Amino acid sequence: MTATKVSAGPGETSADVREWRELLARHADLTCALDRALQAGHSLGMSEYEVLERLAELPERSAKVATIAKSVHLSQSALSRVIGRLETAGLVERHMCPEDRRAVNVRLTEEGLLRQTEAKPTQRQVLAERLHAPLVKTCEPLPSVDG
Amino acid sequence: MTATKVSAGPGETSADVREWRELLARHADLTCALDRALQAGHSLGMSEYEVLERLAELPERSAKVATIAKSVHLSQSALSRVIGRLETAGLVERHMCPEDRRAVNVRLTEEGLLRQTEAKPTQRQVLAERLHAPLVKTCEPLPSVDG
DNA sequence: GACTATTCCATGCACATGCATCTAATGTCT
DNA sequence: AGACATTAGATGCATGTGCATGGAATAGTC
Repeated sequence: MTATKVSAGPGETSADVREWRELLARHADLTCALDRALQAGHSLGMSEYEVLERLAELPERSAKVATIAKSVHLSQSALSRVIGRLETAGLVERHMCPEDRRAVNVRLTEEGLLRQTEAKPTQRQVLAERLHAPLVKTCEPLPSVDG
Repeated sequence: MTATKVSAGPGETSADVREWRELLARHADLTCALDRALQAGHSLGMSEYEVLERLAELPERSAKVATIAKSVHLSQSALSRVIGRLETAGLVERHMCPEDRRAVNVRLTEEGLLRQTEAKPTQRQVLAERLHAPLVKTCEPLPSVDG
């Protein structure tokens, strides 16, 4: 029944909380760095890159929106808009799905594949540099020095 | 020079990328669950709770905005607004700092402390349940089945 | 003391996201 | 076939966030 020690002593921080804060810090650091690097170097947001990458991994370079949604951490509406932006930028194309005319197939264009290929090393570099680097922001409690 | 193997073979996903996707998935899951639980049970967003918690950890229950900023992953402007919301809700008070009149001291009110104390078990519970639970969203590549 | 640079916080603005909702297409009954 | 439920995806709206900026107080320089 997953019996877990829930409370730590007063003043202490539980192991869960420490781990959670570390996760938050790592995520913030990487998200920020990745977004900046991708934006500066390739005019892509993190979400945009994420979608391009998933499509690029497929041999056919196309998938239904609902399928992409399963691997990306975005709401359905947000994903719809990301695809909209990518389409406007000419990186993907939307095509009606013949066998289910409600569904939409999203296909990577040549330019989209190119962009993703260009951006990939940038992403890998940031990951290699920061994924295991020591965290800057302290996960420890605040110092008691302010009034 | 941190010489790192940057590329994996074609079709493979590098260890860094796998780890990064897992981090993303874990973060999304926890963020979503925590936000819902805190909102539903205590009318608090995650950022709001985070600030309350940091203040509650201090014996004096007050700190300068700049100090809080060091431990919370928000831009300075976002933090300012979070504090604004908390103040409106009566959970913290803003006071001018006597020795540096640019700075603002944020102090937890009694009600603020109460709310944090009430919300804490909720947060711990979610962490205990999901921090190490198996991930639902697959981090694996998309299936090649769509047209 | 006057002047500039810096720091602290708040705010206007743009934008990405989630929720609720809408339309269209499909599936499921009888 | 007709009626209802379900699913796919787009969009209006509210909100939270970051960037750039502004105003005030402090620190540093001459």
